[in-house]
Amino acid sequence: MVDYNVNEVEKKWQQIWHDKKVFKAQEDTSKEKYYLLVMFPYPSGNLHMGHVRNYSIGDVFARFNRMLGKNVIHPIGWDSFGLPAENAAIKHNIHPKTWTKQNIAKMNEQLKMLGISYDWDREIATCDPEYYKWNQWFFIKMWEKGLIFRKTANVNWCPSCKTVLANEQVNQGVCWRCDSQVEQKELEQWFIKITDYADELLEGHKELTGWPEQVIAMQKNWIGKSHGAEMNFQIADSDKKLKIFTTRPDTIFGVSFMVLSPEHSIIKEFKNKIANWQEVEKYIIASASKSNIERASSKEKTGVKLEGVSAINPANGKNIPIFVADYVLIGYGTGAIMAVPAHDQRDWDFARKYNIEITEVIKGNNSDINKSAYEDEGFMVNSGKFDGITSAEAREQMPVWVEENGWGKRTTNFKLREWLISRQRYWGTPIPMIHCEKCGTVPVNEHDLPVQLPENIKFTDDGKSPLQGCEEFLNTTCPKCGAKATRETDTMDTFVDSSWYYARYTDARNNNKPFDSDKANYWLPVDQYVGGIEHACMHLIYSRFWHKIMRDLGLVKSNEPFKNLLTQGMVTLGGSAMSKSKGNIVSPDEIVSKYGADTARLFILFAAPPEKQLDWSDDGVEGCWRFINRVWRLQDVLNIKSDVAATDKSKEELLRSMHVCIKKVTEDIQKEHQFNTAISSVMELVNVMYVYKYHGNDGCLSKEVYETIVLLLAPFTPHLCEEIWNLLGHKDCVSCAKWPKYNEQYIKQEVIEIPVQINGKLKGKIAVNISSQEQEVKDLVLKNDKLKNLFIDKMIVKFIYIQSKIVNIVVK
RNA sequence: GCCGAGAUGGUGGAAUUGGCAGACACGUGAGACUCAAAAUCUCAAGUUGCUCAGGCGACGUGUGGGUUCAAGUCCCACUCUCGGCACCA
Repeated sequence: MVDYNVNEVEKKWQQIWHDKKVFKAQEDTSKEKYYLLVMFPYPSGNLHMGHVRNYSIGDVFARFNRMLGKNVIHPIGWDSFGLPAENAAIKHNIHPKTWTKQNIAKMNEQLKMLGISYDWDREIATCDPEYYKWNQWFFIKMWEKGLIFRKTANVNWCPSCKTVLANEQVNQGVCWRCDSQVEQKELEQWFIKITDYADELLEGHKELTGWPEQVIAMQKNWIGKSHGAEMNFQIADSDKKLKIFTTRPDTIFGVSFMVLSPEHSIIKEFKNKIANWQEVEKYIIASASKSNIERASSKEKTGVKLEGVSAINPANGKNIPIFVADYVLIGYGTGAIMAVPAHDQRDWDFARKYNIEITEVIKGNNSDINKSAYEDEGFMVNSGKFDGITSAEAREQMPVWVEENGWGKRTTNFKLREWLISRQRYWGTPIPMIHCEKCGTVPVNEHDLPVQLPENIKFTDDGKSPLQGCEEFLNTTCPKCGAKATRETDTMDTFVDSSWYYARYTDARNNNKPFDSDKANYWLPVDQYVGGIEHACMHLIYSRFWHKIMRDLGLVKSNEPFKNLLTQGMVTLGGSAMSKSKGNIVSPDEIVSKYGADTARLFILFAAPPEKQLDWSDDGVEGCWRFINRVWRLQDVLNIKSDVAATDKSKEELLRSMHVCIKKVTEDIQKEHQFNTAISSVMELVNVMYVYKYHGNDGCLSKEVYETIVLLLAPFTPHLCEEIWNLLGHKDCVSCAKWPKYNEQYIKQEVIEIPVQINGKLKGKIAVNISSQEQEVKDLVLKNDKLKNLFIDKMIVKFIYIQSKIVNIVVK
């Protein structure tokens, strides 16, 4: 027979799929819909193995469900705004749009070579005005609903380049362009009130039964709802009060100092009273150059005492010192804490270092506050009238007491911060707002959308947003009064683009609306979303939030966008993530041109289960290529005329193997998403076929098994399977064929072999009837020639038989 | 630092969720085919000690404890690796 010509075959079927529009999705209420979504790529210019993994996993779901008879939508697009395009513009003197479009064209070709079953008619790119127009439309809708506001926030600022830097552009506190020390600078920024939905985002987790628990856990912690109290501490010799948030109002008698974050505004108010102002100011400046992560992860906590200022603990009237320390963050709570060193390890460390009193207020069984903080439950001590009650009781009673005394009130707090969506950059969606001297800040009229990014701009290497100097963009008129006005030059965070793209896919060419609600409601929610675990918090919270906004605007009916989520593991190289910033990228091109897309897909699906990290190695690809050829050559096996007639027994065995395999593959894809074991069980069936040929061939049965193998492999290696399916005489695509069904009747076995252990160690095996009861099995074991000698001079203490699983005999 | 994962032969991984550890592959070795090689097909193999060569035994799932007739799986305490930490996407 002819060798498998992989390149020719793959091209041929990709053309047929394209010409016949095999994967085009259309609304059809007579069929069950299935929306398979993969996280759309950033067009970096090169497809990498992480993409191949993502889209191969997605394609298995899409093709499998298509074969189950569902109406599948499987779209793709480009997350095409972002920082790298601007970097390329500066570095290679190319317009961000040109660079992006070139990359899309190239990656489009790479993607098509993989033979993923996309509906290409729905392709989108977020940098197209037809797309980002609707970002602006949503922005205005949210502005109207009062969900958009402005306030100042700190940004990374390079004093030398005079520009805002992304976190990625700051390396160990210095600017990546000029190595200057990066500062924190306060700038007016645009925010979306995501916290209005914080409770609903938490509540919504209950609906997400098809999400991995670890992702839910991460989101819960990210949103970080905590119950506690807001309390005011009087600053001694002044009329000012210091507001703090605590989750432990029960420990108020143990407060022996206060800590302010370096950004806290009250510090400057007391500048004249602070005796060591110079030292304090120096500390504040130093911490401004540190990132939050650096501040939180430093082993040794640092701080400076505000000399000359102190606070009063309302519970016991004690005068307590105030510190400024960068382990307290301005973004959480009120940016100030009451420190209880006896019952919080961070406070304990700090108190030890600065020699502050540690007052125990909860006594536990083995608590020793001289050794470490005691953070568990116990009985109250040193707490006035609350002494003797449990800490759990104190948590109920003391906040009430605090409220009665007017020191504070019970409240809830979230770690989730308002979504800062403005960026001082060019390559993003322009924020559709206009600044008018008379009318203030006004939204652009809806019919004037989109506010187009001007293309005639200059990029300089100072990193400044080119919009700020672009007169034709800046100058406009006020939509309200018609007077001369200027446009907002900030653009949107690219997370906006990716927050609703899944809905745009349902009606990707709509020019009048973001999408038609009927179409969106037919396809949504997404039945299976596949993407990297690194998006567990940010992207997956933002898009859940956006979905609820769309629901409240009456655009969609569902509460949640993604019904089931599969978080694929990273593809790493040498243990660390492949990423454009690290430059350790393996290009799939080489593998595809040498072995074909099927091999690349098969290897990546076979090498590890989808959720686990996969460290790339070239070993093993060859083996998958061999397997593909082995399947191809099964055509020969069909034609072997054996001298020996197939026995009923061997036929029965083969038939059983086939049904076992169908069951295993179906369940592995559907329930466990274990594609690696699904593939290995098909490998086993192929091995059985090869052995079977020596036991006498039966053309009819062999063909049935072969067709089954081809159907089972179709979601993994579609090109190969189309070709064989065609050669076996089928007119229609295997992509649209029916998924095989298994029959339990062929799988059942009457007699099975089970292990026999003595004192937990394997000593032999015994054949039992699956319905045998303990006594029957015991008799069998005791009569067994090989086994009975093992307890001739022993006493049987216990005989354990687990039905159709194992025998364990405890002897002395 | 905080939050979330992970660790099983020389390698990637499997193990019906407490019941035969190492399926299926890679790599390795042997055999068949061949003048020969490649390809292909078949077989072998966790480590290790005895061995009459058929076997018999010990040790084995990151480390140290525990529960159980039985632990990769459950509990406690650690170590290391990876992901995220809000302007990379």
